[in-house]
Amino acid sequence: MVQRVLSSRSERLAESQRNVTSYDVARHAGVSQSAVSRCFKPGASVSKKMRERVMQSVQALGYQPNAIARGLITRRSNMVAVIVSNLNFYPEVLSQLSARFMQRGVHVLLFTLDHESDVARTLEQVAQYRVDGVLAAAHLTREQMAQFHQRNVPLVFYNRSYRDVPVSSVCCDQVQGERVLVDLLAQSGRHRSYALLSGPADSMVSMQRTQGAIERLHELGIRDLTRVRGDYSYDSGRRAVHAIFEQRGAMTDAIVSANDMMALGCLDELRHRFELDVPGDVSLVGFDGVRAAHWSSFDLTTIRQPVESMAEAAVTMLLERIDNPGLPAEKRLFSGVLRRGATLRH
Amino acid sequence: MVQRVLSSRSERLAESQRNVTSYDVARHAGVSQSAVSRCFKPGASVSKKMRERVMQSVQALGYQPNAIARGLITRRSNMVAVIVSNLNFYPEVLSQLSARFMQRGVHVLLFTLDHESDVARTLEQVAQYRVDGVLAAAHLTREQMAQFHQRNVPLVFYNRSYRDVPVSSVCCDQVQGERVLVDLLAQSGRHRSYALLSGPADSMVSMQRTQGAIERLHELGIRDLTRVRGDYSYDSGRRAVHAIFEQRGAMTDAIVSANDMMALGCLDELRHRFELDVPGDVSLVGFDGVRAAHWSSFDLTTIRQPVESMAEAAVTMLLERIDNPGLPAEKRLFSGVLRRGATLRH
DNA sequence: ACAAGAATTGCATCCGAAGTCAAAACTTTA
DNA sequence: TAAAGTTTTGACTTCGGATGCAATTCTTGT
Repeated sequence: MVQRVLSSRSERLAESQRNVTSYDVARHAGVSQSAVSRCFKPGASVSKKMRERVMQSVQALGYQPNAIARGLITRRSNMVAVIVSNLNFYPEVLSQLSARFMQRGVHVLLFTLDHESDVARTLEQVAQYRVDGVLAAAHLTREQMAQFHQRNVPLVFYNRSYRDVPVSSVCCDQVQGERVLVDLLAQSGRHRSYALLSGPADSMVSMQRTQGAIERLHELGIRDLTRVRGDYSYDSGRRAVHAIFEQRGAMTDAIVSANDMMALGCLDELRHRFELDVPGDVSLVGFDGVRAAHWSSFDLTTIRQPVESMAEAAVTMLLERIDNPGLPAEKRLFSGVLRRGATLRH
Repeated sequence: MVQRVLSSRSERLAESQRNVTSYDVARHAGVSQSAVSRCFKPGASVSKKMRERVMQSVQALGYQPNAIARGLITRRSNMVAVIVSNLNFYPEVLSQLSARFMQRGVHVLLFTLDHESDVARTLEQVAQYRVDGVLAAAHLTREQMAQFHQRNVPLVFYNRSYRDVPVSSVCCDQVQGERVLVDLLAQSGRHRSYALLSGPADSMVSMQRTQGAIERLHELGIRDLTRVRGDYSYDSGRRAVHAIFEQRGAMTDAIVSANDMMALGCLDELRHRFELDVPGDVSLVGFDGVRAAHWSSFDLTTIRQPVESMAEAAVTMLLERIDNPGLPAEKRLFSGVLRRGATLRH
């Protein structure tokens, strides 16, 4: 009977191609499993002789500790979830975040959301994987934030700040940045009519930028303002130029775009379809400081978000809160950096 | 004694803010833990009454099954590792892959590599997390591939094919694509001198593209060929134009760039610094079909990689091999799609 | 050489869900 | 209504590593 059991067990093991475990290493080295485990814990009480023996067996068998099993007992997966709403708009951010997490030995479980994805289901998955923390560059409802709070999972937002909710975030000061841009346009004293190109209606970033621009335009007593909306894409920027033209019956002097991509779309459409000169006929400003804004075809005047600093801050904040769950929520606001390009009439 | 133990246990539980487990649900519903577990397994033998009772307790307690614990016993983490060498060049690919994996209920553990990252250490991490499979858009050595093979972890490469190694991959036919482009340049009959702009020396994709171009140029009996090297970036494209000029002592008629980014750099430098006309003075082709290649400032002639099809193929191949480890390695080669832009003289 | 103290080591248990198997609870049939 | 068959259910074990605690070994000091 025992024979049978043993044989069936080893059969199972054979066919499932079991991985090497700490028990295998222990047996091979003639020590206990605890000893093996301790050899992988920095600062544990292990003699030099023991460590050598174990490591030799580890080498011989090609043992790799099972992070899943470790996570179960330590209640620490060493993984964070990074939730990104639309990857295409955030390649640089994600790349920064990922690099910085990896450097600190934290692994990134990536969740991307698009318009047709089920956010609730996605967050369920996030919860089931018992990630140590969540970095969200996407919109969550208050309930969803509360869920994480209840489950004691630190949460840090990237570029979205929820006023009145005690949740951590790292943001670029959209309002101030936009005010700087509007001031710059106004200073030249050469613009009579303005057009404001917003992003998607549900984008918090777009709302803040738009608000900053309107606020400042208003303060400066500027009346002639056309407002259109895009979806942050280059193509929607091109379309926006037509929308502006139709709405006013003529082209405007200055366009304030809620992001660089749309600004580039405007720029191309103005130059190549309308055959207008930028900045001769129309001035144009963007926001973000994407790579392409620097290209010599464009040389866009824009506000660069300090992505490196922001990513570093976000990663640090999240990891701090994982190590010390007691830390209070904190909102960090970075100023954008003005980039003076050649899309502004002087 | 028992008292003491119990009390210290509950203390620990209290301070660590334990998550709700299947035992808690079982106790609350007055059933066994097995029953709870079964309620989460599709197609398990559970009566309607039981399922209702359990689900009610699940709701009441806010239970979420622990994917880590499940992974330990089932030996299936439901995670795949996606290894990307430089995220900036692959935003669209990653976004496609991620979306398709998520749609199939598979989670993505993201690993990004840059020039200074320790590949060996990274792969160790991949192994420790017991991912069900690996999708690599990065270079691995044969030994590293062998490691995965030994550990029975399916591996699929994206856009790198290793001749003579039985490993699965999904690629775009770089050689053929480049030949098509060269043919197109040659057909016009207006180009006397060619310049070939390669990518980084260690990039397999660049090597294949370069090889395809040289091969075809040679077949067509084209002698006047200048060769320079870039790093795939826009800036290196700009610099390349100067390098070409210096090397020849004059500008060339046609530039074949190993990717779109560099081609755009060339284009801008030719037009704005050299004040040359493209395609009037110089023809230019790229490779990839990135978004910006379509922008009206550029309208680049290029070969578009069918990213959607390739991502779908890669995801499918990997998941098939996870479900059925016996499947043999397979290499799938997709043809690029010619995009006729306006950077080619007729 | 021996007791006291410090450093190591191993035993036993735990983390949380899944699966095996036999017992229990229903159905069906005669 | 009892026997036979079917479906549900629960007790128990397992996955693989971490850790508290007791047992053991190694240092010291005298």
